[in-house]
Amino acid sequence: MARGKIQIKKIESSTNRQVTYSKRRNGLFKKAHELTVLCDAEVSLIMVSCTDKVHEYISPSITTKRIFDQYQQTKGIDLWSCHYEIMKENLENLKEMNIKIRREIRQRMGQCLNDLSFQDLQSLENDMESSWRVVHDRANRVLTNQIETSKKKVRNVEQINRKLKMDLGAMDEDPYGLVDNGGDCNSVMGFRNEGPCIFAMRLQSNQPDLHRETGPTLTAYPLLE
Amino acid sequence: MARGKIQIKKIESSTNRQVTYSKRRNGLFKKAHELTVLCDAEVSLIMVSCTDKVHEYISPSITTKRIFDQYQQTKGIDLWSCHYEIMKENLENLKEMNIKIRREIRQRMGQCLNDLSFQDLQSLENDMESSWRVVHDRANRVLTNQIETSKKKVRNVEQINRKLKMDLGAMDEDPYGLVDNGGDCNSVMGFRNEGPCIFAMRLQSNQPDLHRETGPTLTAYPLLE
DNA sequence: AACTATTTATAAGA
DNA sequence: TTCTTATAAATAGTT
Repeated sequence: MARGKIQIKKIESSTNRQVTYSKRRNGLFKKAHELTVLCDAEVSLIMVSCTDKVHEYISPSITTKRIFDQYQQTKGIDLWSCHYEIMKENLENLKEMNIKIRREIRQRMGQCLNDLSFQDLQSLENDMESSWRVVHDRANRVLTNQIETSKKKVRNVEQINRKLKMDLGAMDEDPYGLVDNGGDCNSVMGFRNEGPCIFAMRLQSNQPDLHRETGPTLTAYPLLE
Repeated sequence: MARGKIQIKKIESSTNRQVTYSKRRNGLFKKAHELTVLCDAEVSLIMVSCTDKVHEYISPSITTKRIFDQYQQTKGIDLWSCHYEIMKENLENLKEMNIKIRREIRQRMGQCLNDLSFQDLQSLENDMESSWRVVHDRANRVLTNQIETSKKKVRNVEQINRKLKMDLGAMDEDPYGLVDNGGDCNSVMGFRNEGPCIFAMRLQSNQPDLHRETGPTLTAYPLLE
């Protein structure tokens, strides 16, 4: 715009282009600032040179983030904001569900029963009893299976033993003979089924004992803040 | 800049300010575009007027989102991205915890017991039994209290009744007399304590029955995908 | 929105 | 890069 008119098209000379970029960039910044002051406006001006340098002007009254949020608001839910919104919603849902499940677990551990009506309490009690029975039955079955397996193993070894003895023929004594206890597992099972076997009610304690090992699956979950 | 120099300070006249805004905005856009073409640069120019109207220039070679991502990359992990990162982390943590507590509650409902060792199973069984006893005791206590309250009420009414009869003096018959059943609540309590009263094991079902009402606090939590 | 006197921006050269 | 300066562009005030 001086010493001769120029065409608005890419400046071929690289140095010339960079000089012009630098000069005009300053001009643009100055104008942007003047607009900010004169007209009480908010301006965000970001420029990336062809050498990938980034320069920015932002009105002092605002931040880049805020002007960008505003920009998006008017443009509809563009750019990353939809990502962000979905994430936020997800987070809230998960939090809520988490609180609900925690409350329910605590109730199933015998805590926080105050806000339950008698009906809820009764329903909970029944559910817990039937669930307990499932766990109990399963534990019994596992134990029975273990015993059966052991018994089979013992029988197997006995048979091999007998065979060996027969193969060895005449042998007066049997110093390593196994004593069969009859294979009755009722003594063990009876013990399991008998007493209520209450475990000191440690789950109702409100004071967490951090030094005590609580086992792999039974953790204490404090309520969220 | 023409017909007289001006001070760079807010234009007081509102109409004047708006006119100047409009003129200079166009000037800025033009310069931004010239810079884009002449110097092969990328420019993002967002302006918000004092009346909250948003105007934008963006170089044709780029999108607003891209120039913004680039801007942030050079500026470090600024603006919302840290927000976003924290949120992402939060979300992951919550998801993980959710999965854990879902597993726990399912186990407490008698489901998904396959991956438990016998020891875990036994520990769970004991915990469930003692917890059930707490709930059971509480339900009993609530019921007892209700019965006691009822009995007190009845006694109260009876007394008032007797007093009224005495006050009315000679009256041959008592057509409204209350019959005391002895106030024994053991018949009710005995029924509660007696049988195991198993509730059809509906919590072990893997097929959700959406039409069945499950009560206020006992929800089925499916595993996350 | 158009005009225009003036200021401002800046291209080319140093 | 910065300075200079002739000249193009932008624009404040007016119509």
